[in-house]
Amino acid sequence: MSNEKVIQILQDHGIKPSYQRIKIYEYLINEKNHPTADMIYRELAPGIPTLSKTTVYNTLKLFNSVDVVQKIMIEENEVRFDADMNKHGHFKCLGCGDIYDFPIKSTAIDYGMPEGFELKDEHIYCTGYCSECSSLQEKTS
Amino acid sequence: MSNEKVIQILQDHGIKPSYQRIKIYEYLINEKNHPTADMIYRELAPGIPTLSKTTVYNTLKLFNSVDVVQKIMIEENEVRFDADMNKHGHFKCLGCGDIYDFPIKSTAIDYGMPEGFELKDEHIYCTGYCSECSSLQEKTS
DNA sequence: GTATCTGCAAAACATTTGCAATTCT
DNA sequence: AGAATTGCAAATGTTTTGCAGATAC
Repeated sequence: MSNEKVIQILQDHGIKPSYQRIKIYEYLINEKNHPTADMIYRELAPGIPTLSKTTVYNTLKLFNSVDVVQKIMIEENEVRFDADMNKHGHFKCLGCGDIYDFPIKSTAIDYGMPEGFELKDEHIYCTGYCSECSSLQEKTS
Repeated sequence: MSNEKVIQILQDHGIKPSYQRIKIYEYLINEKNHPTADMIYRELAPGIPTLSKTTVYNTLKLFNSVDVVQKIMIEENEVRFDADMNKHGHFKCLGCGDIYDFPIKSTAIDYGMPEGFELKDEHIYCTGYCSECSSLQEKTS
């Protein structure tokens, strides 16, 4: 995604596009690797020598508060971030640790939510083994 | 649930039914309130003066490792526990903070998982407002 | 009597906070 | 200059670890 488009998206959500914010959003939208705050920091810090982890945390919190990124809480003690706000599920491979997106057929879910409940947010999380790690497992067992 | 049945369940999963383990499992299965480790500790400590938080953590980890309890990671920085291992979703009310179970119609979900992926675990988490908190909101707005 | 379980204290780790320095307009 | 943003250092809160004492069979 181009620099201009990133700036546009941030401004559309009322966020001033500072250098750090642009870089962090660019990273999320281009890499699509569902990083933790720490992973973002480690990736960007070499290119932005003054970058601090606090800024990464501040920025992610800001992004999340205006719904330009979502939090993925698929494993305890690590929050991951995703700039793809379209409806999809997340699968974490217990082998390689990667997180994969998967489609959710929109009509296919019926929550059976009780009367009067107001739904705000929904997440579908799965764990298991991706096709690569799955075949590795077979060989060793 | 009776003390005998609790002991039976723990033994069926290869867990020695110590006094602390029985109390913790009893609490989870009878209260069904999806507590954090800290909530369990605070509830049980008065009745078990020597109980330590370490034991609560150890016990929950043991229970989870043999699938007698599941972890609920619906909000960052708090893991909750549920002794109900039947398939169901979890809804956290952003007003009162309570977690509600809801049914998942079993045929209603189609993950569209890629070829060769091995599914181990799946969770559906929702947030929003329960009927009580939802009507309170309307009044104040 | 030996293996297991428990619990204290300290450590580890991710995230937040207070505040001063920097940047932007 | 004035307001917002950044970043350092310290604090916070939860979970883990090391190890010694207690317990169970």
